[in-house]
Amino acid sequence: MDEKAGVWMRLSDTIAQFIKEMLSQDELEIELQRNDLAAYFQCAPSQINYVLSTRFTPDHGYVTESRRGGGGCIRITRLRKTGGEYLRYLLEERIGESIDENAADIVARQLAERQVISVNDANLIRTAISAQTFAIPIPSQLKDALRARIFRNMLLSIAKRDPQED
Amino acid sequence: MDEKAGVWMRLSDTIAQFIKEMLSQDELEIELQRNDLAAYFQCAPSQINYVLSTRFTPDHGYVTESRRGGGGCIRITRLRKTGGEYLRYLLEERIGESIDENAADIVARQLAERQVISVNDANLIRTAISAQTFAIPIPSQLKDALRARIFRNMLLSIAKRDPQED
DNA sequence: TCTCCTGACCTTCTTTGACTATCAAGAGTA
DNA sequence: TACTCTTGATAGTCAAAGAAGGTCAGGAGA
Repeated sequence: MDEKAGVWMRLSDTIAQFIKEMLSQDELEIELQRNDLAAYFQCAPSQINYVLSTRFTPDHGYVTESRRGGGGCIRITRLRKTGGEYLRYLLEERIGESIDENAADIVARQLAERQVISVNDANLIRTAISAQTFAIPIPSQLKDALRARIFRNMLLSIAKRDPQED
Repeated sequence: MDEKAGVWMRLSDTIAQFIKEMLSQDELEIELQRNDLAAYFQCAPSQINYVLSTRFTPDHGYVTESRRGGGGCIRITRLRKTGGEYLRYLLEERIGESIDENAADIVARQLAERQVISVNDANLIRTAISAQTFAIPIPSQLKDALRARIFRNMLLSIAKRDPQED
């Protein structure tokens, strides 16, 4: 059953493959229920979180969101392939966990110049992470960390868009 | 996460949708009886209150009034404000110097729903001010203040960009 | 060692029911 | 007639239970 190239796959790999198959048929995103999936594979619900956090991160080209409470669910979105490598480089190398105002502004401009994102989107990012926005008394270390998070998540949000809706 | 009709909605979402459909047919306001609605959906009457208080607040673009006693009823009114008016209200009053994550997210969605800004722009704002972005150890007071600054500046940036309804 | 997997405990959102507050209309009374 | 009083029909509030998903430490394997 769970075989690949003659080797037994791990449960996590089986679940990951299952999810990827659901996402592979033209679907950009799917919604599923953690408990259902866990029941289907007869594993602990937290195993699903493990799979998601190790195999469906932005670095892998996916973004996940979720809702708790009755009727809650998990949504997994596949990022557009276009610029996938570059996006990964940006997130991991350029932005990382912390970036100062100057560097961030330069990167945002470059993104627009290279037409990776639109000028409007770049300007929105620049606004969100601008010195003016951060003109509030908190340690600059925290500012840089927060700036990186904002930048990172906004880029992911853009990458997540359905190309048809551009 | 965005609601998505289709899959499987919670009772509260179904009721909310039902009410919105009643309001969408040119009606600016409707009057209904709590018990009737509860009976129609076979739920506890207080569920109606839950729906109203979580999905029909002024931030959501609605105002509700009610009368108790025999022949009592609940009146739900859809707010009407032009884009410019609404923007001014948001910048000067609603967002102000501080706004929490939940309210900010609702307001950002509302902006798109009223077509004051595009869905993409709304999503970028929502991302920038999301709980995920702010998942960093700083006092929530500071988070709310920073969130307000980001929200305000992004809105201004968008408004400056396309002066469509001024 | 590193990855996988689980279970105990936590947070968030929904649903329900018991109890409370209010109103309108009819009954009773001066 | 005018003024209570009573009663039934509504709606509101709140706390607890229910229904998801999240986190984390630690054991189990490879």
